[in-house]
Amino acid sequence: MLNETVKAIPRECGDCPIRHRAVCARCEADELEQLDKIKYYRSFQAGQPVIWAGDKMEFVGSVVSGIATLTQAMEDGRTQMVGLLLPSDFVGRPGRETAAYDVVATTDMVMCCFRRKPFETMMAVTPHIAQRLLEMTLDELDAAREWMLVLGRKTAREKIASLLSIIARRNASLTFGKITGPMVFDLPLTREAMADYLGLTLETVSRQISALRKDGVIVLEGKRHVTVPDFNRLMEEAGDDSDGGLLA
Amino acid sequence: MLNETVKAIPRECGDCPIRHRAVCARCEADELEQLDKIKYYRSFQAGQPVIWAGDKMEFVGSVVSGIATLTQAMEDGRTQMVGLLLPSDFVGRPGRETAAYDVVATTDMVMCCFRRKPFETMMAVTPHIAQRLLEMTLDELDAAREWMLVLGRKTAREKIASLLSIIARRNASLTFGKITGPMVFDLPLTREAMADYLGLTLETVSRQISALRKDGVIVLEGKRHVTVPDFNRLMEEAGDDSDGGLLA
DNA sequence: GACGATCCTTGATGCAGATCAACCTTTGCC
DNA sequence: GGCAAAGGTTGATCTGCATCAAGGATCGTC
Repeated sequence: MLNETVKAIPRECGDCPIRHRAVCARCEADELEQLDKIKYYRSFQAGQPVIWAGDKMEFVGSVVSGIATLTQAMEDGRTQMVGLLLPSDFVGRPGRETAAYDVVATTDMVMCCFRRKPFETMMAVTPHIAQRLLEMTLDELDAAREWMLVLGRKTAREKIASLLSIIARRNASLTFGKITGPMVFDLPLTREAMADYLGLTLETVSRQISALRKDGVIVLEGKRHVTVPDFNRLMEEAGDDSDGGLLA
Repeated sequence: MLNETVKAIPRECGDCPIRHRAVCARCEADELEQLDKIKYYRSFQAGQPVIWAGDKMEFVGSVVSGIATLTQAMEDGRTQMVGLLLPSDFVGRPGRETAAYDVVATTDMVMCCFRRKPFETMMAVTPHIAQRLLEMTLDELDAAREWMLVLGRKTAREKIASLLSIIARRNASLTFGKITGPMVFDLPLTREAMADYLGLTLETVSRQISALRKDGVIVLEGKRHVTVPDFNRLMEEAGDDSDGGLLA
C-alpha cells in the first residue's frame, strides 16, 4: 500500500529528465520558480488508475517516467485506447472540469502534477507555456490522425507491425538516436492492452505476433523482450514504406 | 475554368459568418485590421483539391463556407479520411512547411487564407490568436479520439449511425440549436467519401444506409436528403447511449 | 508444493464486412 | 436521342478476424 516512494523522485526542475521536452520546456528560470510553487510529484504503481473519465480533474501534469494509457469505453464494455502517454507527455486539458478519458498507469510511473486552477491562471499570463502546449497538442493531433489510418485501413498484421515500429522508434529516440543495427526493447503493454490500442482481440494480437516471429520479422525472448533485426523490414510489414510518418 | 466568384465572398470581417468561431474569434478590432492585411479569400469548386500532402504550404486559413475533407493515403491506394473541415475550421499548421494531408473541397467552398509566414509572426505576438488556436486544436484532438473509438470498435451499422448523428448535430448547431422534433439535412458526402471516413467500403455504406432506412431510423428522399424522426433512436444505433460525446 | 491468478498461446468454428459483379439512375455532352 | 461517366444499389461469394474453448507458463501466497 505504500505507493509513495516507488521510485527516486526528482526534486528540482534542473534535474528533471523531461525538462526540455515537457510543457515547461520553454520556460525561463523565473517561470520555473513559479511553476515550482504549484507542482508536486505523484507516483503510481503498474496497473493503478490515475483518473477515471468523468472524475473532477484537480490537477494536470506531465509524465516524468513510466507509461500510462488513455482509454475510452462504451457502455457495453467495448474499449478503445486513444493515446499512449510517455515521459514528457501532458495529462489533462486546461479549462476542462472533468476527465474525458480513463488514465491508467501500465508501468510504475511518476507524474509532475500542477494544481489545475493555478496552472490555468499561470498559462494565461505565461505565453511560453501556452506556446509549448499548442505545439504538443498539434503533435498529438498528428499522432491521433496517423492512428486513425491504422485503425481504419490496416490489417491485423500491419497493425501489430505499426505498433512495434512506434515503440521501437520511440525507444531509439529516448536511448540514442541510431536507427541502424538491431533494435531491442521490452513491450510496455500486455497483449490485451495492445489489442485495445489496435482495435483487435487479444487472441489476434497473440497470433500475429507469433506469425511475425515465425517470419523472422522480430525475435522474441520470453513474452515481452523484442529484437528487431531489420527495421526497414518491419516498416514494410506495417505498410509504411520508405520514410513512413508515425511520430514518437 | 472560372473558379473565382463561385459564391458571394465577404469583404469585411464584420460581415463574416464565422467571425465568432474561427481562429480570429478572440481578436480585437485592431488585431482584425492587422489580419486583414495578410488575408485573402479563395473559392474552390466541389471536387477541387485545396492542397496535396507534401506540397509546400504557402497559406493557412479558415473554412468560411462549404466543406472539405482531410485525407491520408497509403502507397498502395488505401485511404482514410482523418478530418471533416466545416465552416470556421482551421486548415494548416503554423510552423510546418509542407502539408501533412490531402485537403479536398467536397462542396463549393470559400476559404479565408492568411499568408503563412506573416501569420506565424503575428501569432507569436498576438496571444489571442494562439489561445484560440490551442482551444480549437484541443477540440479537434477530442474529435479525433472520439473517431478512434468509432474506427476501432464500432460495427458498420454503428459507424453509419455515428456519422449521421454527427452531421445532424452539427447541422442543428448551425441552423438553430433545437434537438427536438425531426432533423432534416443533406448528406455533404458521397457514399465513397463516407466509406473513407468510416473505414468501410462504399458497398457496405450503401447497404447499411438501406438497412437503417428499412428499420425506420432514417427517412431518405433521393440519395442525399435525410430526415431523422427520432434523434435518440439514432444515438442508440450509434452505440452512444444517453448523452453521447461526439462533438461538432 | 499445491492453489489461484494473471498472462499468453493455439485450435476450431462462425460471421461481418470485403470483394467481385451486375445493373439502375441521373447528368452532361455530342 | 444516343451514350458515356459518375454515383448508387443489390446480390453472391469469400475471408480475415472475432468468438468460443482448452490449456501452458510464471508468479505470489498460504
